[in-house]
Amino acid sequence: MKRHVLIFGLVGGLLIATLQYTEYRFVVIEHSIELYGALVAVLFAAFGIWLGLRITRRREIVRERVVVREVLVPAEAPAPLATDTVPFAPDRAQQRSLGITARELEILALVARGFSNREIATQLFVSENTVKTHCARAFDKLGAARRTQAVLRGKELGLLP
Amino acid sequence: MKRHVLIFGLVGGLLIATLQYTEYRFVVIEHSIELYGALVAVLFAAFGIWLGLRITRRREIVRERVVVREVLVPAEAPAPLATDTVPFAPDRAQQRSLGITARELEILALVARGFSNREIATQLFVSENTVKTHCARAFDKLGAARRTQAVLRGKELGLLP
DNA sequence: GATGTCGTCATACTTTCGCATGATTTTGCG
DNA sequence: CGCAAAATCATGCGAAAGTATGACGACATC
Repeated sequence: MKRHVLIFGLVGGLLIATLQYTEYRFVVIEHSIELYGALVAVLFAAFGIWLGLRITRRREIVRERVVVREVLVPAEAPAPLATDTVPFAPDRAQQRSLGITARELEILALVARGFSNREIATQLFVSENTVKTHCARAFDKLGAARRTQAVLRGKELGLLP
Repeated sequence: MKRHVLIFGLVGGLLIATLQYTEYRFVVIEHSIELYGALVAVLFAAFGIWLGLRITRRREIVRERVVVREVLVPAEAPAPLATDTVPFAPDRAQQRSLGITARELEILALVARGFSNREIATQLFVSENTVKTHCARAFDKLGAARRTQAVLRGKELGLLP
């Protein structure tokens, strides 16, 4: 896809150069500048459309995907839900390396569970501003700009279940 | 879609007319004809690309046949990482039962990936308002009041990875 | 006792979200 | 073709969320 852009640039440059070179020969002599502009416009518009088609071409295929949903039927002992039952332990090492405090993580967990700042504040008996502060610090440490992003990062890093 | 072509033509004509009108004023006076050509070229290329992307927006119709295959599991090898390797297929049944459209789910997935409405709008070549509308409908169908909640519900219901 | 971290809170402001509502367009389908 | 479902977009508004900055007390530690 990057190649297309490159080609685009190259051909564009070539075209301009060519036109620039030849304009004094026969283009401008016979016709006016508007024809020249229109020519360039049409060519580039067509090229742009072609480019747009090209880089998004393969997507409108009507695919028929066969999804094999394998239903696990336990033979005798279930026991694979152990990991689900476990209370989940956040990656403390990761947490420490990012400098995320316990409180921040606590609030982050509540954010991840879909609570609003106000709801979190009520649950923890603190002011909404405090929640915002913790959030802001946590977001900063996680390199997130939004709570959804922060939650995503938190899960990726093993900080959240 | 026909309107786009019309707009294209109109704006193109206008642009050319404008340039044609103003060229003798300040464009050509200061700069040469190649700058004029380059300007037209860039503008039209951008417009063309936009148009190309716009009218060939991914229309991914996925018809999938769900084959439920019961597999006997030896009761100790749970193999839970299979779900991570699989490209992930949202629970279409769940989606249908909730009346969530493909577009809504698509946007929901981007929300889950931490993008803002504006970013999503840019990615999908639609207006921010449209994204908001899709979001609102999806949230409503999911019974969520916030995007974090919606993401949570979506994952619970097998709609999101 | 100075230093540093953490938690708490506030104020002021900007940006983003979400809701309601209505309108137009596009599209899939019988 | 015509209809219904989707998708698109707009506007206006209030509520959240997020940013920046400063402050203050508790507590641990050196």
